[in-house]
Amino acid sequence: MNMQASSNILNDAQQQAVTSTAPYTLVLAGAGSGKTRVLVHRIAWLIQTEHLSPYSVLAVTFTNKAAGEMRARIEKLLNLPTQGMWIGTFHGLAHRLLRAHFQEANLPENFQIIDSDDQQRLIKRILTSLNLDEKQYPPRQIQGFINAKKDEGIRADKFKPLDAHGMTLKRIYQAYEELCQRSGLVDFAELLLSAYDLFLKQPTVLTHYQQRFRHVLVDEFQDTNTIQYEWLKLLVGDQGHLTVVGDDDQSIYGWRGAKIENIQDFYRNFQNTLTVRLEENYRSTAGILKAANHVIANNFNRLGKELKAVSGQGDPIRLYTAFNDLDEAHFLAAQIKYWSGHGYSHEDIAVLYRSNAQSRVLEEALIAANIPYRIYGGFRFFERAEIKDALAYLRLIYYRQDDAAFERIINTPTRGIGDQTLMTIRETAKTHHCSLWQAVEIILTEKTLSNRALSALTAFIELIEHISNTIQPLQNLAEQMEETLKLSGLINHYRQEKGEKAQAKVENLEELITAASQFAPENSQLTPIQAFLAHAALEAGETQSQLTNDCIQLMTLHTAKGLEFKIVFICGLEEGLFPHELSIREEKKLEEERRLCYVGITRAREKLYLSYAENRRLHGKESFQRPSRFLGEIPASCLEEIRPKARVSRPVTQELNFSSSADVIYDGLKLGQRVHHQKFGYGVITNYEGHGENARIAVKFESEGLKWLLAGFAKLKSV
DNA sequence: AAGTTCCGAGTTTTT
DNA sequence: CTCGGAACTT
Repeated sequence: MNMQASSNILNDAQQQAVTSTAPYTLVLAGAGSGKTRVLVHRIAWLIQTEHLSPYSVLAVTFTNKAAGEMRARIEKLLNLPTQGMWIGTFHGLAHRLLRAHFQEANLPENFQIIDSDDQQRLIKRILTSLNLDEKQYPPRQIQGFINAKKDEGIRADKFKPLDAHGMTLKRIYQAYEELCQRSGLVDFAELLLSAYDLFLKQPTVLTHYQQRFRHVLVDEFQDTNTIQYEWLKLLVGDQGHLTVVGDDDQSIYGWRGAKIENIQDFYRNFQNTLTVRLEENYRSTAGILKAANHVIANNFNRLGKELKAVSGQGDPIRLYTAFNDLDEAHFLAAQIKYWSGHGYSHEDIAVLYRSNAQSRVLEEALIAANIPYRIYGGFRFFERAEIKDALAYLRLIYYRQDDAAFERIINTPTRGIGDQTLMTIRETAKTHHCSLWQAVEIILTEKTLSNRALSALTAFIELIEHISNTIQPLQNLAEQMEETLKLSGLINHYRQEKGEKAQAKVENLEELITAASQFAPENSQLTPIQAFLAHAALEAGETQSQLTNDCIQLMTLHTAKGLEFKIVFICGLEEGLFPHELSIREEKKLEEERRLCYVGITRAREKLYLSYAENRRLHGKESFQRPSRFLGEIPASCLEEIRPKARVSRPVTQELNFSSSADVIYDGLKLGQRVHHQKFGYGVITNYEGHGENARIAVKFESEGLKWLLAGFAKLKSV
């Protein structure tokens, strides 16, 4: 935590923002200027000094983490439980509204939230039923199209196609909307759109909330999309107060529908806006801030703001020109090794990169140097396939119309219901305009399938009914979960399978029971199962358990937003990589890349390392790289170039390694040597990287082919 | 229904 | 190169 956070004194600008009495307040909060502090103090001030009821406050964030932090900090500051105060994400609040007003929102009481994985499955199903080629209409693109339209508030019937392709997109969009409606499914974008429609079409509901929420406060306002902004406008109305906090220079989600214009034009849309700039930075040293200011100054479309340092000058920014990506990774590992022995712990250090593909080489270097690391991103708990399967059982038990859940588990674990049978079910559902579940019931009555398929389907229906009857009388959510896992055969399915993967899945499913037992629903208007399913959909959970202590943090620049580290490495500063190839041609996109660079630089508190490689292996090919234009935008006076001592280069060919070295890699192992491995059998060492127990050894096995093994772990025996 | 091979694509991600 | 999905076997 920085110095400011621990003190209760606010600087002038912060004070002005906290105590604004204007109807609309725009707080332009630079990186590290205490924006959450302002938001929290403002809410406290409204309640304590202005005697506003906590009941009249609505605070919106983008992530559950931010919402949780805000709630905790308000509670601490006010020393009161945040009773009645609505603090949550846009999606969470929309969900709450839709549950409370499901009828007015034209939704079934049991509507389910689907994630983008479910959404894509539904779209694929629609493409098949419309006889469309997935090559011509890639599901991912369709998904992007539908979500983009929803973000703009455009439903299928409002979409005006310009050509034949557009016509088809419209047909798909319409079919998708119908399917969701029929199955009681709501995707993420739909949560927002439905909440907006609810306000727009139900004036009584809108008036109720307008009268209740006198003060609406929004965090990270630069990330709002069209529909979120419109929803806010409706909610605030003529009488409400709106405080938005954000930083146009940190808008990096334009590609996801965020409209930077929302913050840029705010004062034009709202008369009587008080604009406050928070420019004092409590996070970084002066040198780092100077670099950040210079880089971002190259953007034209800005509200304008300059970070002012509170801390001293600090170390210069270090720049390393690597020979190639391997060299860059080795350099990073060496620097990290040095600093972690000189007063810094591993968790003080972060390595940031533009795209996930870059992490691989970095990981290998860190493994070789025996540095513990943690990668942010990737699959989260509730996104894992086996967890989603388990939850799909609950969903179907809970609401038989849920086609997404049905499709997921009809043959998971396998029970002899194959593609043919499923096709018939889909056809029947289509002709009868009913759910898949109902379609199966029709098929069973009319006996329109082979006896084998009919008995498999009967067994499935009976299974679901049986689970349903068994868990209904159970009071405890964890018991219900456990019974479902047992009776569905899901957990046994993985128990029978061998291998690490299956075992991890069993562990995850067991963890799901634990999660269910620890789950405490926030409001009691939902049944425990309903609340748990909503929780799973809206909060996908942590990427990894936080057990992994004291690790180097590896993440993309996007993921780093909102975080800070004492030492930051930004690597791969090369034209085509950062700024990315696909963003280089359009000015708007390039400016977003530059903002991303600004975000990256301002993550560093004490030390910042920048690096680029002159050669990099990209898409399997070696390519020459030019340094990023962003490097040129940093004043030379801030930079100190590091000269390489010994450069690490990629082995050009295997032969080179053979001829150049006959030395021992680890424990008497040499190149070309015949070895034996417990699991993989006999093989020959064909290549290696590094020495000692952390060396990575390539062994060509007789039966298993080429494998890279870690010398210390592999227990290779020379033969 | 599981294991194989072949092909093509290849930023950024939260809800 | 390296992953994932589709299409093809067994």
